[in-house]
Amino acid sequence: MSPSGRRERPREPSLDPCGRRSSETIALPGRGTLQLLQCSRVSSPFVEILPRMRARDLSLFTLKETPAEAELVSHRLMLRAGLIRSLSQGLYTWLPLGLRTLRRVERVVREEMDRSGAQELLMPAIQPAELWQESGRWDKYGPELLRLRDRHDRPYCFGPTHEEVITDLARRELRSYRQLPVAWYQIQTKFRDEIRPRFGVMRAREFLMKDAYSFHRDETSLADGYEKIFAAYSRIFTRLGLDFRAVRADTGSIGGRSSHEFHVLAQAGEDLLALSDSGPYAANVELAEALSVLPGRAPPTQPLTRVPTPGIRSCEDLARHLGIPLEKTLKTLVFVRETSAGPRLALLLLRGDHTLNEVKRAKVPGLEEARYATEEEIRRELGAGPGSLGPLGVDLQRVLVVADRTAAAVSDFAVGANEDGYHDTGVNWGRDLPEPTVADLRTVVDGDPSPDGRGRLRLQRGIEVGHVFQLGTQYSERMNATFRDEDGSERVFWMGCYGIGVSRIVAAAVEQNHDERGIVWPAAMAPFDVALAPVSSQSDTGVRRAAESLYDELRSRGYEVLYDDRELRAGVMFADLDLIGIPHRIVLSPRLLAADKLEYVARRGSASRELRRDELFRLLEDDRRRDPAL
RNA sequence: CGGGGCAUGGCGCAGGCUGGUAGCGCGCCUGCUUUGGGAGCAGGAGGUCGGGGGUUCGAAUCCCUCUGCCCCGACCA
Repeated sequence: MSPSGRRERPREPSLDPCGRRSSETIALPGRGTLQLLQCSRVSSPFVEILPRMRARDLSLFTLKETPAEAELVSHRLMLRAGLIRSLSQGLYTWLPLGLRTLRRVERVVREEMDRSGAQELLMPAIQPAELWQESGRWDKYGPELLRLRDRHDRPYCFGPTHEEVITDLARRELRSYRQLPVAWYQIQTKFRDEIRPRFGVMRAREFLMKDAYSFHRDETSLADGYEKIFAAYSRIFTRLGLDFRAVRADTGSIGGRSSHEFHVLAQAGEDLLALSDSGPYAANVELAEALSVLPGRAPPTQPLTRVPTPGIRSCEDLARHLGIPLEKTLKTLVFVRETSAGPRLALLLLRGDHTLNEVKRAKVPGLEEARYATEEEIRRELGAGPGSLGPLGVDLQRVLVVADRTAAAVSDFAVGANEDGYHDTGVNWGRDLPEPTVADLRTVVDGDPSPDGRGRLRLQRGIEVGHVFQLGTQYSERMNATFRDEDGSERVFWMGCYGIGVSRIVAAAVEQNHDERGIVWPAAMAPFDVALAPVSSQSDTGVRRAAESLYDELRSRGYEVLYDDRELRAGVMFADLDLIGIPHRIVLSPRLLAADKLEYVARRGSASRELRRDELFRLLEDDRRRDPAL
């Protein structure tokens, strides 16, 4: 057949465009005809409009070369496989192939949310400013909130989240404890004007999110609802085939009580997680509890000595200069806190090899609103500059001294002398200076003892794909959202909120499932289940006919099949299908056909196998049964 | 917002310092050959070199300015 005949290649008259022997055709007034198919996946007569699953009818925009803008593997592969295209900073178009995957993620999320008892609804993306002013977030949220004005000059925002709208709905519609508890969710486009969007849809400004909110009569019911959603999330990420962990999380700006994040483990992750190597403990390092790494404090053995240390500023320099281990030095960080008597300094002491955790600092009583001191403030109070600061001899009436648990357990340590160019060595708490206030101040490091006493903490990177919060009553109180309780009293709702980054999941999945040839989709979110690849189909009618018939058979067995009818060279076709990452590939060729065989190869790994038709169907069936997602 | 970089056919890049008629690979179109891992040969189309201003006989190249995008830090699904 001549290449020019490609476009108008006549279809087999006995086959419809789906490869079926016959199909029903109905006429639509003024709009041509529609072909209807019987779908045997469902037992009741079920008709569906012909889906576009032939490669020639699908906009497959694969790229041989990587666009220069993409840094991260998932971003590169999503562009190359033709899942997404960028429109502008942090804004992406989902191409037909990518949208299929996005929809499959949505489907799993919907099914599990529904199963948990939550009900789907859909709220406006644009929200009036008044609601945000009522909750107090109009001023608090900052530049991340995209603010708009309509033609009447009334202020609105494009919703980055929907606590206000849902609370407003609840206070209007929920009046009695009899209507509680209730959980509502939606899957919707959100916009957050991120400081720095990056990594494709991983951190886009516009993204697809599943957000859920629950309303309860009391704290117990809230804890109960939280558990249910937590379980639903675990099922969702399991079904999606992701390697994930739920970790304790900081409640951050949203506030509230208990909170967990769900992370997909991946090197490219932006979060650091602390996971116990032999127990259940798992937390974001932002709040992972740091125990003292020392068994106890050893008794003093050295005399307090002041030594000259010209030009020494860091603990590393100090340790090298004095020839002592870094673990025998303490660093002093100076903060300013507001007190009733005016601004006062606070010294935070950490062991030389440890770093301050700002989230923890903000939880120390008296230091919630503290800030780093300026050099001028430090000199005025301590008489020396950064590099030579320490806790010795400070006026404890004026200065608060807080030591990290480990720092408080060090003996015979070296620390700044509050005299430029000098440090003290052989310093001991209790002997040379008063015992400090002790707090958990530092960020955990790999190998720290696990806070639950079981094993050691290992640090791993994760991509946050879900977050669950027990909000409590802050929104309901601010927005006066109340119901009538059993005893006739008026009470505010106890609320929970729960998010899943639907579009981010796609990127996270690619990050976790790829090889040098392209994406290797987990079954549940693959854009197609099976790729059908006929070789030499342009010259061999038999191959084409067999492909059409197999395509038909697979579809009738409920598989979503990408039939590659592009009549490309085998190498090009295989490279494309590998890049796209469809789990199962079936090859047809004249040689195979003559032997009455098909070639099967799984995208994930193993070598190809030559099978008979019935063997192939059994293999696919077994695979489907093994995978809980399908 | 601070720091760094980039902008040249659809994609990936060279050219720029030293101004003088814009080039390579891939892709695309046509024809012939080829046909199981990104084919070969021949022919062809496609670029106001991100926008504006300036210097110059002459600017992709030098100067000014604006815009967009990417990377590194403070945010979050």
